[in-house]
Amino acid sequence: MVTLTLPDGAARTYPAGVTAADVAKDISKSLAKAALAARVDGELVDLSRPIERDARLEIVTIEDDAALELIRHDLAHIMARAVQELWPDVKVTIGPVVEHGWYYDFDRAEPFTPADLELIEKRMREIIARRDPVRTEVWDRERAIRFYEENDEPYKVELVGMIPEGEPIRMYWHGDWQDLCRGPHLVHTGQVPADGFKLTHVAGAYWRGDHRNKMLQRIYGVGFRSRKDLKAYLDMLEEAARRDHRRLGREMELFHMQEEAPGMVFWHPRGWTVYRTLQDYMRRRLDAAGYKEIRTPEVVDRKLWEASGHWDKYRENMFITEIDEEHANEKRVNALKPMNCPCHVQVFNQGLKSYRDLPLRLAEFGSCHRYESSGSMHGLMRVRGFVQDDAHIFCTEDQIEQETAAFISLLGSVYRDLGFESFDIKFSTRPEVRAGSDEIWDKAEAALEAAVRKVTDDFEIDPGEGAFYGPKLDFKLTDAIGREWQCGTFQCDFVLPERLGAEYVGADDKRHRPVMLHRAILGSFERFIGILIENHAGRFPMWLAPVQAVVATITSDADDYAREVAATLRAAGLRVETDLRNEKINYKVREHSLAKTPAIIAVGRQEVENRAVAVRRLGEKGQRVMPLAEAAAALAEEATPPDLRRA
RNA sequence: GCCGCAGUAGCUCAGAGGUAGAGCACUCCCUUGGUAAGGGAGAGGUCGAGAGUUCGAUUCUCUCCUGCGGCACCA
Repeated sequence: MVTLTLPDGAARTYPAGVTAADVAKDISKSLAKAALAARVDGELVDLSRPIERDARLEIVTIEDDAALELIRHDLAHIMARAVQELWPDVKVTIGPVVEHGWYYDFDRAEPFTPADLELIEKRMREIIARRDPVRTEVWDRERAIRFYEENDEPYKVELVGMIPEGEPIRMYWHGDWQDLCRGPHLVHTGQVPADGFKLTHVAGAYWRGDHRNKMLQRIYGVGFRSRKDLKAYLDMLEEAARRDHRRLGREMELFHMQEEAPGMVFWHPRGWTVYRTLQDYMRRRLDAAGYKEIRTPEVVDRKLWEASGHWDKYRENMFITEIDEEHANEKRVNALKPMNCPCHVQVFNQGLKSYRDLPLRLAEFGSCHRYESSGSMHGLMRVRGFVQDDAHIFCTEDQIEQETAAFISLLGSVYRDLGFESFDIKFSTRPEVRAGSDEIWDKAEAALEAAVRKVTDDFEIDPGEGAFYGPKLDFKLTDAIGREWQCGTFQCDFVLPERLGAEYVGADDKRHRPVMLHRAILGSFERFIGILIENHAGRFPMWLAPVQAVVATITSDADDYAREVAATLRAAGLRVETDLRNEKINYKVREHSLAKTPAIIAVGRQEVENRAVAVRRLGEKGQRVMPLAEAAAALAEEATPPDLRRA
């Protein structure tokens, strides 16, 4: 007999080998019907799994957090079944659950078309309506391999071979369709909400994620508990599409890109205003935090890249320049810098440094170029030419902790100023293959951890994910619609100072290697502006908005006054434009609202007479009439960058 | 880089083996209108680039470029 403890604390006794399905049936008919799977001592298992020992037992129903995963997992199988019913010669591979849904990779000679997806979706609904029972058996390896060889499923043969010794090889059947799977699964296909899923798209994906392997076809689907949840998700996707920075960038005339310079940005006046405003802000923050700004060359002889190690490891990502042979009076191969660090070491190396000079924080809005692979570029988010808010802190090992803590504090303050309230920290520790002694790794990891813990205990450790040259912290912020973006980074480096011969004279009058801390807060201005655009859906806070106010006339009688209003606001430090066109105020309001101008200032005969303005704020319906001086003061206050407002 | 899809006016898109069309935007004219599109007229395209098939290609075929969705990559 086994004793099963239910979540409400009740204990029930059953013969050993009882299943959760039996228990659910025993408790109530409705529970038996609603049961999807079970949790035995916290482990999610099939309802049909025999229970041999005393355990805590929970019956999982659709309300349970785990239900979504179960549903999506079954949807993956149902989809694979539908595909093989429609095209029996398609080979199945793997089909895991991912965020919002699942995918399944297939090997098929012809590409799946959008029409195929509709066919598959239809067949899936049929399979759900069939209420095919799900059953499972544990097989031994030889039998499973033989089975898949006989059924001509080579990928499954490979998968069976990869299952570690001692782990059960679990075979599942949905009706008469079979798949290898860790489980657990629902009781029958009818438990999947038939109107809660949708196949979204097809994409190529390498077998086992390795680009040397065959490219398979991956069909993605999203699945939820109900039609309502599905719709909410699809609405969210639409919202994300509305916020797409590539679209807003064009509509708001911020920037463009064209095929003569793939991955490079042409910044337009408005976009460049945002860029400059952000850069000016960062410059003030770095100045205040004790950084010294420098500027280093963008085109540098390969010799330096050889010395730094980039030529060896990263050459395929570097733009290499050669002077046209006919005109060259010297034979040199240069590279556009992909990173600023080697150049910063050159600045450090000028003149003998003392321990009294440390920590030396060298900052540069460094213009970098990386030859990113064609398929990886994406709007402003992944480009080939970009500017980092880069800096390198040269310090002693003993200074790592205080510098780390100061950096995290600066980063948090910057993120808050830019409208991101929270961020996550990931701490990557020493990898297998690494440079530097264990002593120095111990010291650096301990310093980073101690510094992080001063701020929060809530961080993720990624063991072995550090760079070969040192441990690192990555900072991820969350945007207004819940997406995460990795922006900030902080990396200890014991290697580059060595390679490039950086040293300082210590208090002991001997020469020492400084530690180099690579760090960035925004990452790249290009990408960060992309994130800002999407986060604000184009509605920048006043201080970042390219045009902060438009003075629009109602009739041409107010033209002179409108110019005066604009001049007054400009004198108050605002970025102002006038709209004196022969158009109705409705038209102007609509246009400037769509352009996401934070303040529309309408002036007509009444305003001229009263020396007033009618201010309409973006997103609000009405307007407020107020004296010009008052409006200028209020808008100027709001347009002040957050750091200057504090000062 | 790989798989799939796409590229036609500034933008969004329609179209067909016989050298192109809509809406919005743009220019001009009329309209001076009080908070999200007033009316009229006009201009605008080497149909991504190159090659091939054809009497004829923007349309069919191939190659390339760029973009999009993923995969791989991201020091």
